Amino acid sequence: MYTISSLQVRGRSVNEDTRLTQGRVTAAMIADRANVSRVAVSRAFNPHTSLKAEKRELILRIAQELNYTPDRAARALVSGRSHLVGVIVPDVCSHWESQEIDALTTALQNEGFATLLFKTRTDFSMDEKLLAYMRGFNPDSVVAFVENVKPATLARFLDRAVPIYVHYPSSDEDDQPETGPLHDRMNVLQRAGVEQAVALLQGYGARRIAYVSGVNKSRANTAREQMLRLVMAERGLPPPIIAPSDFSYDRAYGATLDLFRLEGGADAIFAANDVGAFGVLDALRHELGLRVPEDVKVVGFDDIAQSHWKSYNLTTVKFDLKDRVSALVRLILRRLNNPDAPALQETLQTRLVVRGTVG
Amino acid sequence: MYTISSLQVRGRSVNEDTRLTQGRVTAAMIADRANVSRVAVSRAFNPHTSLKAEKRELILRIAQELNYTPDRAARALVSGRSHLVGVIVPDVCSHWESQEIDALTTALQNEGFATLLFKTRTDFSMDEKLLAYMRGFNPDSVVAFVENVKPATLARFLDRAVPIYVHYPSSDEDDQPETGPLHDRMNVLQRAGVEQAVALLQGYGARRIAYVSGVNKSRANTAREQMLRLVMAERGLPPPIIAPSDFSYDRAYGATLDLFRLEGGADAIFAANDVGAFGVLDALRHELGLRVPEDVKVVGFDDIAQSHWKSYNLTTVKFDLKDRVSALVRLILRRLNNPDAPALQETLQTRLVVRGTVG
DNA sequence: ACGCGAAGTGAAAACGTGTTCATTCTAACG
DNA sequence: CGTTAGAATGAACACGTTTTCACTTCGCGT
Repeated sequence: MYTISSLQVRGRSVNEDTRLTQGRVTAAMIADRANVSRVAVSRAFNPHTSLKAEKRELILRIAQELNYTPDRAARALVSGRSHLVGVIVPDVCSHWESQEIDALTTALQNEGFATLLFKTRTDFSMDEKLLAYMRGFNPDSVVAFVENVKPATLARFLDRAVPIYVHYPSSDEDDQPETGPLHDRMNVLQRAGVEQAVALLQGYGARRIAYVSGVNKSRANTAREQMLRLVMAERGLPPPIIAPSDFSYDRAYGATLDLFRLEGGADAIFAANDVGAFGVLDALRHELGLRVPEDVKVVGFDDIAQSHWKSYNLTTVKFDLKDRVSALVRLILRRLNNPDAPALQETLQTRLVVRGTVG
Repeated sequence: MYTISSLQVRGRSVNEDTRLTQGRVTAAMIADRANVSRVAVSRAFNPHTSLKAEKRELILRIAQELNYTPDRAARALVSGRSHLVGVIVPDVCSHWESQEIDALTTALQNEGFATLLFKTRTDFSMDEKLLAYMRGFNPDSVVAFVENVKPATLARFLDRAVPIYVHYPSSDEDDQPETGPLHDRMNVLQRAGVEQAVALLQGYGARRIAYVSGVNKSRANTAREQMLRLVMAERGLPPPIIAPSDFSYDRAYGATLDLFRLEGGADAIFAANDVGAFGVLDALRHELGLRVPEDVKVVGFDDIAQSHWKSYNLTTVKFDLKDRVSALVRLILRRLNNPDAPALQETLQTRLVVRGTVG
């Protein structure tokens, strides 16, 4: 129900209660108390404006006493900058995403921005209604964790906002996806980590390797599967057995049961993400009665905080979260400070973290 | 670095780039295309205003074609309503909190609001700088997951916003905390769940019961510890052994080691939250070589999604998340629609969910 | 045909801020 | 002392919307 009509204010009309605009401390009040013009107050809060230093200090001091800060709504109206960054997620609870939101919020907060959170459907689709709804809040930039929306669609709905696009090249050559000419991009290079993982598994003699997938057609899933397929082919291994899943614990659990009961099992299992790997591990150990790593080896993707918990102790392909978030914030700020710069790129590497589920 | 001066815009001055205010679709354009006045467009988006039905439809149709939605900043400026709800958390990744944020965001989105996320320090302190920073964004309401801030402080910094206060009565009589006269409140009644848990443990013969705590002096932790102490006393059990922790997996893990290596162990362990219980379980099983539930029984608090995962399969005191979030949203909306109503209350019950870590 | 309350309409003011532009002040230099 | 470039200043306008208020139109009963 985020149709246009839901922008309508429920119940009584908006300004019926006049107390709302009553208690506000405005720049004019500060100006009075400091015996300066209202413009001076504005300048005191904006650097790179000429204002006598002592005057600026006086104003800031009085402002602090009166708990005054410039109204963001008014500021946004005239400047066209809301200092809000929209974040779209299918599921805040997903461990990787919640950790990324956490770090992103901290970083943005340090730069004078705030995180505006929106939820879309968990099937990774992002409908235009949500985009229109979000646009109503005028975010300066948008980070979409939902990956099957075309950059062009994003751009059409976010006239002023700067979308940041996360790209997973499926092979090293695939460096020019359909992002259009002017989209900032973060490239997540997965080859290194996947190669290390496959080499390790092969070293332990694994040949039948399965892939418990993520949400079908999501970019992260497709890229991981293709990279795995590529690396395995290069090393002379048969193609991976695909066990369809959706990044969730429960479906990965079920997919693992099917894999062993209907498909003949595997020597090793790649899960599309760590949470899925937990489901795989629990299915193997607690329902199929198999030992890890003795009978089956398991590798995940992400290296979320839970992966070092003793019950799982997962070997996994690590995406450095801090690197990723600081790259994102760098992209956002550079674009906001320089709207006409050519498309920017950041690149993120991966590597294998070896724990107890292999060898 | 969210001091007042951080409200200053970094780098170049705000409106240097004039393209920013260029591409906007305004009410005036819609008015032109529809051959009506600009006021009519405004009315079309506000119910309970008189406007001929066919005119309203025409305007909404054209607006949809042009992807127009009323500018929230302008709307906020005049109405004093931002349609933003501030949410303060120490850690987005905490499972319980991320699940609550997720549900809250969905509910608010359905009501035409959006979630504005802020992070505070993980020691549960909430400093005034953060409050001032958040207030700059003019949230209509604030949900603070951080619990050791006095409602009076919250109110002082949020002149227009409506704070929602979450209260954990430590006993059934403690019904009037220091929330001041005019604060909406959600009471979380923990007695029922704790009584069921203690009865169950006692039924299995447990006498030495330990409590692996949450963050010291946080309200949730204090309330849980006191309720446990009360119920155990009523049932003739010795007071719980306190193992100091902070809601985290790692500290709960360490606290459990200390409990058994230095303090003589226990028959059963209450953890202040589910994540802590996971740490307890892993320490018992993977480092101390004890069996659960045969040697030690474990109970958690919250019933987060991970608690049914096979590796933990935790018996826990459940707070119904959907009930909790809909109560929160109910409080927020009722207060916003009726600012002068007397203090509102919602009450939340708990109950025990029995799984594999007891009996 | 008349009267009258209700519904519909648009001009103008308001919300709180940032920016432009013309003017005044300051300081450094010849 | 006179000149001048640059800093400092404030009046007026702009941002896009909602609300007020005075005005017009509509519908209906007599």
